[in-house]
Amino acid sequence: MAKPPKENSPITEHLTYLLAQANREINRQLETRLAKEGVPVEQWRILKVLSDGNGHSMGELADAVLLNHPTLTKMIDRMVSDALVYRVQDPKDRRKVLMFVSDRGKALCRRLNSLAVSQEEHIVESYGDKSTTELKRLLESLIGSAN
Amino acid sequence: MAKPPKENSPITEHLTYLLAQANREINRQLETRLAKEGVPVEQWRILKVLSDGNGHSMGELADAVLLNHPTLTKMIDRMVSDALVYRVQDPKDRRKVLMFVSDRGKALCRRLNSLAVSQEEHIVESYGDKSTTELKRLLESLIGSAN
DNA sequence: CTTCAATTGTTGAATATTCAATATTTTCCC
DNA sequence: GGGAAAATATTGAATATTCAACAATTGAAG
Repeated sequence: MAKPPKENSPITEHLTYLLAQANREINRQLETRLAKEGVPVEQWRILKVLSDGNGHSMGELADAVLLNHPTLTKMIDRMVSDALVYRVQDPKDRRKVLMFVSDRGKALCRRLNSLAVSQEEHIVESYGDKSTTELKRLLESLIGSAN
Repeated sequence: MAKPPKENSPITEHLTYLLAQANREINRQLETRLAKEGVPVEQWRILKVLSDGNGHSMGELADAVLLNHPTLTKMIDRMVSDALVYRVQDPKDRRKVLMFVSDRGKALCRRLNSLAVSQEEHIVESYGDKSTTELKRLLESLIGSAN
């Protein structure tokens, strides 16, 4: 049983392809659900990370929500306009900006969390409890080993 | 052991997030390797799908390589300019366009395959043979259950 | 047969992302 | 302390992606 694909194997046997496909599929599902609130997936991630109440710098946040710095800056601009989050200059290090959620953002985040959890319940239902847990474990481990 | 995350769980416990993170990571690695040939990951996918020698319509291809139709059209335009692929009108159904790889495209595809396989070998090395196989199996199953 | 709906692919405008350059502040080192 | 290098965030131009509209062809219904 050969583990890595051969050079002429179909693309569907490559890990990178399977990850892309699964990610695309699941992300689409979530996107569809969050559309009810008119919010892209990335904004849910941002709100969720910020809802620990602590201020997060743009760099931290970019890493956490899987966005490049300039992309994040522009998305935050929109969210500030929508009064979902706000910027505060970090007093300890004035190069940094600390991001916080507003009350409006918190309320929205709660509604989004509910939609996201319901999606995941739906996945667990059709995909199975055991598989989901195991898949998560393997993904975490892959992410850990990829550094 | 609760399977779906609670509404206040950290985002890192969501399947959708783990998939996005893993995909981003692995895709970056591959991107870096393919940069040696100056080719984006999507073009490798296209070349690989087309290298079965059969003509593929744009719709088929878009599904197979995980791209939207207009995005694919424009990427194919570039690849045609680079003489990697070419279009043929489908004689059976003149709405369709059949895509084929050129010899130049085939040669490039071979070099890209080698880079991709070497990446996957590297993953198997650090992540483990068993884990890789199992992860692939679970991803396939997830994709299958998501329809 | 003919008309109307559905399928397929492309285009152009609007939007979003990325890359390189910039400004600001901090850190380091002499 | 003073000046060079590093870290942080933003900006603007270049690039890429997406959405909606379109053109062409086929299928289907009457």
